[in-house]
Amino acid sequence: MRSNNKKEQILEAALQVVEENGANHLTIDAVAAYANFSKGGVLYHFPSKKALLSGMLDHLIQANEKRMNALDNSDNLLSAFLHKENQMSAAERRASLALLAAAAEDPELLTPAKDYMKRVVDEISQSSQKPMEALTLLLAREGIRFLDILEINPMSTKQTQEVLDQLSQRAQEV
Amino acid sequence: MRSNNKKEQILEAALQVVEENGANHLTIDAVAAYANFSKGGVLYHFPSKKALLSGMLDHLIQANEKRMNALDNSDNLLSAFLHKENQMSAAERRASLALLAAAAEDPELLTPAKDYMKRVVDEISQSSQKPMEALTLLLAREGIRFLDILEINPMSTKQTQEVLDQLSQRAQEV
DNA sequence: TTTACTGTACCATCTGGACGGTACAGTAAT
DNA sequence: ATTACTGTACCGTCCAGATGGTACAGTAAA
Repeated sequence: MRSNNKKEQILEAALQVVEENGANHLTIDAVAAYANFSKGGVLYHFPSKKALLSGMLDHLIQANEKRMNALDNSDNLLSAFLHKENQMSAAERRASLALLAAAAEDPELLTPAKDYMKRVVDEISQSSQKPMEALTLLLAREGIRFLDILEINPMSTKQTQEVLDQLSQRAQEV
Repeated sequence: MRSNNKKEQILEAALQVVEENGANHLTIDAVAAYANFSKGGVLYHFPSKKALLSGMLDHLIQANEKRMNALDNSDNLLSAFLHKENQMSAAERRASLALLAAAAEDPELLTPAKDYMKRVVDEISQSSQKPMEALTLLLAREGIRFLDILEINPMSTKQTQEVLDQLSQRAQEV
């Protein structure tokens, strides 16, 4: 579908705006400019700013859900999950900015994200013999994600990688 | 000093606005209304919106720094840190919303927060015999903090408390 | 001890720009 | 003929920041 492609272009542009200017400066005008659309064009696909933010969030959640469903079965779930996370591209990582943008506009928009988080937490803790340890590792991974989203991760790329590797390693034993 | 007190009233009101309306709706007018000030009164203390956000962030960092300096020396650092975190009041916890508000307005405002995070990470990993494990526990604690800030923590209060307890317990062995 | 002045702490009002959203006429591909 | 836009024009509202005050406490020279 052509339309789907165009929607993704718009969503991608929206993420760029948030990344470069901060969530407050996510405006329909700015998204249109970044996506090389007219304002009317953006509003054709997303009839309001909230619809756009919901779209960003949906897109993020669906990508994550798809990734979860494609996990390697031979590993334990947490281990496979962390491994897949480590392979994510920069573009996929950036998609998490949707959380920031939605939180800034209206915290209620995050309800689907909370539901998704619940599924992940439940699945991972239920799939483990040591649920608490599994949860700890998952939460550490989320901690890094949020530090990256806010651009306040004080660790070097190398140090971050070491921690990520450590998490993966420990995950094999839970 | 009277003035200091008034400034804190304004900062407290600003946090309330962010909590109730989202970071995008943090306006000087809204802060003035919540603090029972006129707009001019708020601008007298914080001459611009960015100054207000910096003030919020400074306040958060100073409170954290103060807490760090007051840690119990008999424990190991991480253990004492986590213990103190668990004792925080709701108001102290809410102060973390400054991170969200600053990130939404201008990510560069977060530089001092990143510096502070670096000090914490360095101190805690250097004080431990198992730095990687200590870092993991610290990051898990931060993960919970951010889930709470965004109001997407899917765990029940009880479950969260269990994880927090688990972190404290493990911290004693690093 | 009155008078003149200074600095602090505000308040009310205004302006200019940004932004969300609407409306609609036109275009070009399918 | 329908779908998917573009472009322009416009409206109402919100908002940061500037401006020009007021109130008042302190201070210190006359």
